Amino acid sequence: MLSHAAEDYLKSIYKLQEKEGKVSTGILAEYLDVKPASATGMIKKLKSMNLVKHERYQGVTLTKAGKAIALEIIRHHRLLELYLYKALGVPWDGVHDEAEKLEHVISEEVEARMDEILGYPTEDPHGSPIPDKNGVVPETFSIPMTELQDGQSCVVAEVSDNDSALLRHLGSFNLYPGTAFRVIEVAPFDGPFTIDIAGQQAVIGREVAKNIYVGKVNEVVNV
Amino acid sequence: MLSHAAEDYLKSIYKLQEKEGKVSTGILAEYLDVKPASATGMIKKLKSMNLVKHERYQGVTLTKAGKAIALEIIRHHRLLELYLYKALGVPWDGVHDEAEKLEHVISEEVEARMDEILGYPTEDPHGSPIPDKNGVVPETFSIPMTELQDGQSCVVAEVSDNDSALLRHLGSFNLYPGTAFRVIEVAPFDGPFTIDIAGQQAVIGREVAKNIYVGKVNEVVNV
DNA sequence: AATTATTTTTAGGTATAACTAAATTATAGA
DNA sequence: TCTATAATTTAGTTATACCTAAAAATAATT
Repeated sequence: MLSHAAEDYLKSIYKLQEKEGKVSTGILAEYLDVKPASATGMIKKLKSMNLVKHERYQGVTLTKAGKAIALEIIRHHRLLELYLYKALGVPWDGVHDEAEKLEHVISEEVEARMDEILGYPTEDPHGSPIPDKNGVVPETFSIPMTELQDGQSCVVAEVSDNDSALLRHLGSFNLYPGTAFRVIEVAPFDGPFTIDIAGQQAVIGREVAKNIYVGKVNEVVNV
Repeated sequence: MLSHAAEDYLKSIYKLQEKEGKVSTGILAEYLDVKPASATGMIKKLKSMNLVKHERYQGVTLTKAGKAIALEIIRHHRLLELYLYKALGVPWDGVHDEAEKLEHVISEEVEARMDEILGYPTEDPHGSPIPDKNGVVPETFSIPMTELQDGQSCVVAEVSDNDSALLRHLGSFNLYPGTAFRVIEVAPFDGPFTIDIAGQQAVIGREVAKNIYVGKVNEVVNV
């Protein structure tokens, strides 16, 4: 059996590995809000359990066994988020923190019941894919909003779930996964995005836009 | 903030205090399946937080603050049991262990949502009273089944929830809270109870009967 | 009242997971 | 190439929560 902390490390390594390939101790420590020395200690422990591969100064990667556990925790987290949102009416900016605690604790049995009740969903309330029981992650195709240009139309695919203030901010513009919008103008010198959401205009700063991923981009010629 | 272990100690002291008044270190340790020395250590810690009163060799009692926390945890536990049973279809012999883990982790907000969805219930699936938000425990009137005599009819009020094998055994006789039955015969010398449940006979040993509490006892004259 | 038995406490030790501070290794600039 | 900076690791400390074994205090028995 793994400790909650160990599970969090595996989950974080998986997420960071997605983007960056190998994960450095420093990045991992920063992500988890612990000191690098603490991360080194946990990496050692996980290595001794054959859950990660690690060469000093070269970063960590998950082994097959480590990845399986990471995906199991992520599945717990995302199914819980959706269940809390849909079945219990927890607001979408609150489900992350709650799921963060519950994910280490629920049984496979309860998870299976939630999965069934929800109709075997493939996405959580923030648009992130829910891995299935066998650790298969549904493929998603999306790009950061920061790559959009003037006049492009698209649909919100996924937003970061870990900052509840950000989520409330997005909610105030109705920027949920599935919401369509059009880029009116991208201000020069890495300035903010002015967008149109169902007739309402909104100004989205670059830092915020980094946390929004969009799919189905269509070029639209302006009049 | 309290550790999970500390919460478990408070909960256990509350339950033991119900029956016995003051709770000895040894009894508490046995109940929690830890060594007496461990109980002493935790009692010290809880005393320093003003959650329990304790005089060496005289046993522990909860303070007002300690009782409030104990009742909050018990409320979490029993609401969770009922929610798992009713909303998620977890079998009644499984809800205890699951609730035992979740009770330390769910937020007041999620609890409030469950409470509402369940219609502000006052009893868990084993017939135990659910304290309200303010720590008021619904009064219950029940006596151990071991006090019944030949010919008496009554209704199951409450059963112990912590032994899943026992619960499966009771389930096989349909002995759920609310089930009516009649005592056919009590064997002499502390022997087993032969009872009639909706026309089906069952033999219930004394050790099992100790875990069943009954209400609404009516004398019935046999033909 | 003295001895025995039980209960409780103290003392010392284990494991986990965090920390700080110092030492080591790697990388990049002069 | 050598040095300065940055990243990583090691070493040692702290806190929680449990343990065992032995000492101390209380209760029960003769």
